[in-house]
Amino acid sequence: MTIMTQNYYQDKLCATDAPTPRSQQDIRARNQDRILRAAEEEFVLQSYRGATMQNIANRAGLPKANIHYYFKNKKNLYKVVLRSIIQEWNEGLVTMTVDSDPKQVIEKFVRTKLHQAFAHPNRHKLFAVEVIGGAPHLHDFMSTTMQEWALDKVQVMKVWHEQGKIGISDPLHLLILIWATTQRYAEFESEIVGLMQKSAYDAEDEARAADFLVPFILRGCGIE
Amino acid sequence: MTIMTQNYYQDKLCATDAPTPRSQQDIRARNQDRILRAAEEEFVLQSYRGATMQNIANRAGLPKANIHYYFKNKKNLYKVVLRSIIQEWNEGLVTMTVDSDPKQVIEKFVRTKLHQAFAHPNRHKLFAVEVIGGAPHLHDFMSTTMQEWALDKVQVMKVWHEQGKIGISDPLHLLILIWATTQRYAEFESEIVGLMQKSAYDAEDEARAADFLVPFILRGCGIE
DNA sequence: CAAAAACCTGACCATTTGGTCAACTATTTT
DNA sequence: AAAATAGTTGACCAAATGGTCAGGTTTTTG
Repeated sequence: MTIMTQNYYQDKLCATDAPTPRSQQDIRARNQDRILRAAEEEFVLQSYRGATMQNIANRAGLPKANIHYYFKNKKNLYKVVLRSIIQEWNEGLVTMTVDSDPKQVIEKFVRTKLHQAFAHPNRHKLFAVEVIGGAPHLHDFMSTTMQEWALDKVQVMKVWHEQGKIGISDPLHLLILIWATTQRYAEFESEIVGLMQKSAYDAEDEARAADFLVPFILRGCGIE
Repeated sequence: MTIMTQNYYQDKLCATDAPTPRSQQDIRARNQDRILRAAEEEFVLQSYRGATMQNIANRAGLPKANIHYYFKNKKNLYKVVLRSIIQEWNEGLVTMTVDSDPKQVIEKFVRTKLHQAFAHPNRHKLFAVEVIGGAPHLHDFMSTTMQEWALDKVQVMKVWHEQGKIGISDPLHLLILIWATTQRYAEFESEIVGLMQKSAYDAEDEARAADFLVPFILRGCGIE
């Protein structure tokens, strides 16, 4: 009977990662990834102040001192996590010009956001908690990148309206509505899953949400 | 030159309350109210673990030990705050039966929820943070009262659909959408206010949101 | 294969924070 | 007016927590 050496990696709460690392580079990449995933979960569940370095360490299956070895301190770790959120946001940008076809653009926008919501619910939850708390760590991003993008799209949609392509005269509210309805599936996962009387989303829930949302929003916009 | 006695009440961050209390009953009511409002703010801004009893005390303009005099401990204080949220939720219930007029009911529902969102944004923020974090303190409410109400309304709306009164075959998603779009104005206040390029909502913003949302949702439902 | 560099971690510390308490003042009751 | 009850509060404590560090092991480099 083989006696297994006690090691941290048995009790880690996070999922899959590469088999066994060879080089130090691999170790570094693997551990940082583990820590970031653990931190994402912990920060969502407990929010910044409630999350403890010890809990993150346990989740990652590493001793606490090791977390500090890779990430200077708690604040820094949090910043890195937030950065991955902003990056995903940037990847979800849809090109939208005066000459685009509103129906196509809006549909693609909704589907993209919805897909992101189902793919990375934790990131959306974390983002939401930040904004709800006044976005203290996201202030820069919110008042520059995000705002410029949004106001530009609002301008485009205003032109669409003047051209009679959409029935929305106040497109900022449309933008807010699309964000609200798509991100909701991530943010309120626990509530929605409960209402659906299951314990987690299944593979078809994203499609079902899209099948409801896309036509609903297009009708709301007076398209079709 | 008059020398003013130093007192706590000068630096409190919370707003108005009755002039000066006379009886002990008044004192009790006034202090509890102060503390609850301070707690609501602090819990929203910092979330449960981040909020400190000391900060709540400062906000309320009372010494920390006084908070413990009125509320056993932090957890208890939090529960009381949550209770006020649930109470408001219950007040927003709309009667909706198979024989109701969908247009009227949906419009009233949207307007009520929207009004609550603009009237008590902090409560909605706190509720949202709770749900995002998995609703650990609201589990009972979510899986009983809330769920029963929601599933009942879903049934009603399914009948409406069969009767051809609305074009929505999956009403749970409609419910999610209405909650998402109305509550959003409270939860994401800081973001939306920024996008509107002002520092706070003005008196007409609720009406503007309603003017956008109500027709949009009715069109989405295929009504009119 | 030896030196250097990178990685690992138990033990420790300073600070923060929820909570207590005893002594005090103000109000209400008898 | 005195006894009882309610409200007030500074000072204190134990536990939790972010962060450090010295001495260790493993991997890479020359």
